[in-house]
Amino acid sequence: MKIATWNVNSIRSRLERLLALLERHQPDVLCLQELKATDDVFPRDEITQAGYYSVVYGQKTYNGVAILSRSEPSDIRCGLEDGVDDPQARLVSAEIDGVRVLSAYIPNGSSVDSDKFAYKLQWLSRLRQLLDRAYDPEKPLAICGDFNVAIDDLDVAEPNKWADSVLCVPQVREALATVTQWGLVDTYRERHPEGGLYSWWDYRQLAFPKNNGLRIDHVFATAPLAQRCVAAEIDRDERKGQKPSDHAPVIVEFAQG
DNA sequence: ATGGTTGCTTAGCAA
Repeated sequence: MKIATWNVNSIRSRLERLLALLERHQPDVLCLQELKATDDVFPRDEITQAGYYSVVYGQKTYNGVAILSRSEPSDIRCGLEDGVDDPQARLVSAEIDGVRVLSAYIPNGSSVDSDKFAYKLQWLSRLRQLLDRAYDPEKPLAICGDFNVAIDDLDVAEPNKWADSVLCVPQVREALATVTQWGLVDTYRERHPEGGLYSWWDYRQLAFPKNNGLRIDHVFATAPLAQRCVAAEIDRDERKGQKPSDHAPVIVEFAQG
């Protein structure tokens, strides 16, 4: 079972690349973030023709998440399900082939002294509470997406430049650690302990050609699923060429359970 | 120290 995640930065501007990616990698599941589109303009027909079901939790202009899958998804859930009045579409999940799959777009946080940063920390805390409340770390579960957190300095090309940023400050690393301590394995890191490979490069300042990147897109799995992990890669080439997303996809393969 | 880029929406925000 191949599970991939990709922040597309607008599903409509990335449709051609998305269809090519499905063809190239043939994932069983693809989690998407930053659709920047409502459900009614989501390109469902093209994706159906490519052989995938679509679970969509869209939003106008900002955010929006989805899960594409070859098998039919069931028990679809949207949001953090905690009764908080939160209009931001940042989490969707479904049961697929016996695995609970979550597609997550963690808030960026803007700057450390902003309200948005407080929301980011709160969001991660609410995510941990959702896991405690609704799921079991002893069962197969994958939470995939743009976490907007570089787990440690191995995930940062230029750690000194990024140390005080919302992607790296100790507060966000600790907030993410609180989530993973629920019982999640960083599947990519398990297979690439040396680090030095990234999933996001800013559009500005020639960040990609200079490889000034960070690994902020992750596939976390509970132990029973992580034990089955046989490969994990970042498709860095997807960041090349005309009109790329600023993120590259992460693709993780699991042996049959 | 600022500005650099992209996308949505159409001047300004978010990333």
